[in-house]
Formats: sequence, C-alpha cells, structure tokens
Amino acid sequence: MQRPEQQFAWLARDFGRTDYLPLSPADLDALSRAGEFVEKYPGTHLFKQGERSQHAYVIERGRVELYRGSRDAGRIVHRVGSGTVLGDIAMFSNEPYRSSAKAIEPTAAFRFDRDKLLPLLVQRPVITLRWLIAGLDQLEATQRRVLGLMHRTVKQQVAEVLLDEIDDRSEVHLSQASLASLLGASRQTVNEALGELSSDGLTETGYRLIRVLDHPKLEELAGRT
Amino acid sequence: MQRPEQQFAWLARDFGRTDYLPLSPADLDALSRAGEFVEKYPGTHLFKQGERSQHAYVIERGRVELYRGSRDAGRIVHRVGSGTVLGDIAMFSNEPYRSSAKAIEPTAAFRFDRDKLLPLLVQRPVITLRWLIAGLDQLEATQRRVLGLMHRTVKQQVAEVLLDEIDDRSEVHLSQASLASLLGASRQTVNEALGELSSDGLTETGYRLIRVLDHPKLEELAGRT
DNA sequence: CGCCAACTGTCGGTAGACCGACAGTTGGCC
DNA sequence: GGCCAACTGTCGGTCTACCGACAGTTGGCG
Repeated sequence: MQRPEQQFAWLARDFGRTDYLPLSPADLDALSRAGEFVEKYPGTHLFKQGERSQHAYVIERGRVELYRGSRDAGRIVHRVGSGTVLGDIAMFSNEPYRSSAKAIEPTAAFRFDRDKLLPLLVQRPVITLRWLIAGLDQLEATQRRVLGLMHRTVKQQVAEVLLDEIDDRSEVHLSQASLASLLGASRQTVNEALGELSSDGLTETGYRLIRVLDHPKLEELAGRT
Repeated sequence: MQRPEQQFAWLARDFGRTDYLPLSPADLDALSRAGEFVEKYPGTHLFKQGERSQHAYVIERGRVELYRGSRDAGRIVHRVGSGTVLGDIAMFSNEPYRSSAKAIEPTAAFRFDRDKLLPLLVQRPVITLRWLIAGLDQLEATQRRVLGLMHRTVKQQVAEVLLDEIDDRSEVHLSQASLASLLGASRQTVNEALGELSSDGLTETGYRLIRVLDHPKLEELAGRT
C-alpha cells in the first residue's frame, strides 16, 4: 500500500525541525517504507508498559496520555499531541516500554518498525540527526517543565497545566482527579485551587470541563515570563 | 596535534553504548578531528548561560555543576560526571546556552566544534545514532528523576541525592546549602533531615562533608525498589 | 425514566516545609 | 596566629498541601 510523499509533509514540518537539515523526497519515501499508518480510537492503547518495544510512534493528530503503573494507581506522566515521538527511548535501548500510551481522542500516528527503522537510520544520517534534535528538544522541554513545576503553589501549577491543555474553544476537558494526577497533587487541593480561579473570574468549572475566561491573567498567574 | 585512537577508548565505552552499534577506528579518528581536549580547573566555566553555543562537551573525568540564573540566586539543575554530554541541546538548536556549566573538580573533557561536528554527523550515521541514544538515555533519566523526587519527603530526597553523589570513600563533599539548591528545598529543612539521618546512624556530618555509614539502609529509605 | 457510577464541592484535623533570625563552628588567607 | 567569610545547627511562627469523610451533582446506560 504505497502512499504519496505528500502524506508525509506534516512529518517534514513538525519533526525535529531545523533550518539547516531539509528532508529530501527520497528521505520521506524511505521513511514511509519503515512502518505504516495506524488509527486509534479513544481508550485504545498504542502500547502498554512492560511490552516488548518493537515500535516507535510519531503522532500526526489526536492526543495521547502517558501513564505509569496500573490504570487505577497509575500516575499520569504527560499528555502529548501531534508531532510528538513516543516509545523511541525503549525501542532504541531494546528494553520494554516504561510507560503506557493510551489515545484519549481519535488519533492518527505513524508506527515505525524497529527492524526496518534501524537500518534506515544507519543509511540516512539526515533523518537520524533530525530524530536526535527532536529527542533533545523533548529533553529540554522536560527539564524546563520540571523547574516550572517545582516550588510553585498548586494554584500556579493548575494555571500552567490549563494553558497547556486548552483547546480551540478555550476549554479543557479533563476531570479534576486526572488534573491532580498530572500534577502529582491531591484532588481536593486541585478542587480548591480551581474554586479560587473561578471566584477570581479566570475560569468556569463544569462536569469534566474547565472553561478559561481570562487567558492573559492566567498566563500572568502561571508566571510565564 | 594528533592523538592516538587509544585516547578515545573511554568515549567508545561510555557514550551512547549499545550492543549493536560498535564504533569503528575510523569513526573514532574522525571524532578526534572534530574538536579538542580541554582541561578545566575547579571553579572555571565550560560555558555560561546566554553565550553563543559553539561547542558541545563530553566529560572524560571530573564533575561539573549545571545551574541556571545568576551565581547567587541561581538554582543548581544537576551535577554530572564522566560520560555525560553537555551543551548539545543548545548547540544543535543554534540557540544560546540555557544553563551554565562549572567544573567543581579538576575536569578533562572533549570539546566538539559545531562547525566540524555537524558535517561529521551527516557523514557518519553510526556516531549520530549513538549520540541520539545517549540523548534519549538522558531524557529517560531526567523523567525518572522527576518522578523519583516528586511526592517524597525531604529526608527521602536527601537520601536519594546522597546515593547519587557518593564517592569511593563513602563521602559526599557538598555544602548543605548546595544540597538544598539541588533539591529545591530550604537549607534549614535539609539540615534537619541530615540531623535525623545522623541520629538514625545512617550518616555523619562535617564541614562541607557527609559521610555515609549505612549504605543499604539509605537505599531502603530512598525507596529504590 | 430511573438507577448508579463517576465526579464535584466542602470541612476539620494534621503534617511537612518555609522563613527569618541568630549563635556557634570551621577553615582559608593575609 | 588572628581575622573573616562561609558554613552548620536550632528555634518558633506560619503556610500550604495532604488525608479521610461525606453530601450533593451529573450523565450514561439499561
């Protein structure tokens, strides 16, 4: 099932972008042969913690939740969207996946096959270098996220994560319990923080829903210099 | 100034190690031409935050402290030792360094030159792939470190960081203020935690010194499953 | 249309950590 | 050998977040 290179335009745009490393049509064509497109319904897993890591994924559209541990006691590590690479760490190290990845929206992704990808990367250094840069970007983002969450009140952390998770209608669809798990805080404290934000006029809350009313004030509160 | 490939044995051993990607002598020779060895005295900088990122470093021996912000108000991000790659994120993205790197021991490192390294990586994909794997390993370690520090008492966090920083004589040479900055905790709380550890018989404290007496108990306390 | 599981909202008690302040100690340096 | 800056040790007050408990609300599903 051959796909025209046009289908990979998003990948050339989003993935490890640099001004000095353009991907050639030949590169894109080679990439398209290293795996295949997959579609995932909400609630289904791309991979589960502990499984053998035969694949790495790049998300084209949709949102995916990463969590560790069992579904109940598990802590949500991150929620990611289009352009994000998943599972590559475990795949390259040839170890089991260290977290589970579950689609929370209808998701399209490209699934790379370990056995096809590795020879390709050895042959095509430009792709490898872009993969490297994408990985390092993610490392930088993680380090910044850590420093951004440490030493802040839960109210500020909530403001921060709301800005990350906001959709095009200024809404965040997320239960307060999930929000708390994302931050490593308790549900009650998050609830209290949301209550303050609402009485400050920055947000409204509903069932599994937070609507952002005052985006600039929220950014100010989160301390995004 | 040519150096025999033997000098790079440590790099082949420590850097992005995999069982399926051996570095050839030709690879090592090429690497040796992409920069030069540098020696740093304690207290001197490898690079400073905000500078143009012309170099990336791989530490051969010695310890380096990474911190952000001014020297006084700055928070210590990490302390790293041999085998660690520094500055590559900023260098590849062609942005200023996002943190400062200061030697705290006599340090030997190999300094890669951006203009020489990039063409080399395009030519030699095996090196690029190992660099990629080294970067992803660091990403994984950072993510694990975050989860390991969140939701733990300062006493447990202190135990954790002591195990990371311990030397071959079971000693940690670090002021309590620096320790606190590493953890994002206050000096007083760290002092109190160290006091408890000492009265529990796990450690002794001195001037800029903590001696670990009971390594196994400390690991148990840190919760290293 | 009514049940039920999941979710929100709130309260009081408790624990861990922060902060300012200050006295005592160490070790390098002139 | 003495001075001084950096460091350790300790106290009390305060704040933030955690925890258990429980009542009220929502929305999906039979």
